[in-house]
Amino acid sequence: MRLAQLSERSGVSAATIKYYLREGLLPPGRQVNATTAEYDEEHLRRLRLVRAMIQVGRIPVATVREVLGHVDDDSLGRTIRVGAALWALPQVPEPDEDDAYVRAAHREADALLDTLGWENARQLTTISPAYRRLVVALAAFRRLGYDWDAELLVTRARLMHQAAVADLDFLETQPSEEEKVEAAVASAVLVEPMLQALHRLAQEEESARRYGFE
Amino acid sequence: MRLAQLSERSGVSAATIKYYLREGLLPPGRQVNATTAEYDEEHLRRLRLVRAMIQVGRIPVATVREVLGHVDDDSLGRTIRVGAALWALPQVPEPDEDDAYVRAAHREADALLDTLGWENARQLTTISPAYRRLVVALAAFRRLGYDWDAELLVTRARLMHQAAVADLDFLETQPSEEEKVEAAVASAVLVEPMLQALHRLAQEEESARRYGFE
DNA sequence: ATGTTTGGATAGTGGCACTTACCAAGGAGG
DNA sequence: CCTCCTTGGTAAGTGCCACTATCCAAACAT
Repeated sequence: MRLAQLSERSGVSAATIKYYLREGLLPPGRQVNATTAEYDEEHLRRLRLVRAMIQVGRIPVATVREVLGHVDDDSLGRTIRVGAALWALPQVPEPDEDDAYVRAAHREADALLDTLGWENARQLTTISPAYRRLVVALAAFRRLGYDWDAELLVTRARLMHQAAVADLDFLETQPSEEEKVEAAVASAVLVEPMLQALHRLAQEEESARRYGFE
Repeated sequence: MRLAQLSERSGVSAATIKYYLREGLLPPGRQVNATTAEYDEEHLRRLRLVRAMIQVGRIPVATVREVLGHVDDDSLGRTIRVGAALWALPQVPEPDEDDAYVRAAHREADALLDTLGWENARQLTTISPAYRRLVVALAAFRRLGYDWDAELLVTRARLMHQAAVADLDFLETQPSEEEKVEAAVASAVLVEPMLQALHRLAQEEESARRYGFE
């Protein structure tokens, strides 16, 4: 398959594919001669993953490169590879540790993990980007003056844990190691927008049930 | 309060506040004379909301302006205002209706809503941005070649519905109409990153439980 | 032999979220 | 009164990012 065909089958413009090649998001094709390169189904698959990450997941190009680097690093075991890939994903503004709201959010998040008995996550609080993202969101909420009891947070966390269990069960159904790693990335990138859409739809549904359309 | 103090109390640079004023994200202060304006607590509150939307929620400035326009439009009833504000939020790439994956995703999404009995949401499929977001994510998944049974989707939707019920219950606790509308926006913008962080943390926890840290 | 297609390199584009530099009008101190 | 600093407002500039347009020479197609 030549670049033009890759473009046609993926719906991505040739110029953009060249850009991705340059940026290292796609491995180079098999060079036939100075002006021709051959691409295969694997390239098409990778290109679709890249597009999904960038367009649906809104991941910056530099981050996509980093994530794919981990995905392809077969010197590592699967768990590590998945972990490394997922940890490269989040686009987290660093919480400002001097801010009182941020410090309070840290305490709240730690208490939450203790209540849930998430002992593994508890050990990751200094390094996990997801933990930092949680802290940033909690701090922003408090800064706006909203208050709620801890139970609300626990309930939501339990819901998300159920979702995570379903995700990992789904991962297990993937046949090969390669595919498991890739599916983990696709899950993180695509399941989250999906959950968000379902959440928003559910709000619309529930809101209409309670208050009608008016 | 003068602009400099507003800047100090919010942690937002004076130049950025001037930018927000220019862009209409903040109402102008009470003009004292040609070179002095007075701002109040309401401005500070609004500024914090704007910051949360932009930094935590990653909402583009133009969208924030539109959302706040709906929030402040007191010619409308609450439900409508909330709806309008939330519908302005999502940054959805329009699904390409000519794409076979997109059409299949439409069918899948419709079937899901039928199964769930979300009759209100079912009526909104032509207009709801959340529905379109769901379709885009489903199509991307299928395009990557992943398959799952419909039950998985239903389970996730039920989880998000529970979360949505909790959200609306929380909204009810807000004392005034004004605050309910604002809280709805803050919820949409901040709860979703929070859920996402909890989801990722839950995945890390569950993954460590199953496979250890290695 | 000639026109077209190829992949690759370079530079440019448009959008966005700020930031910088500047300005005239006020007010404060002498 | 005069000088000097501060104020809010405006216009232009910055840096980043995801492309995209333009060239180019080598290779194929006829």
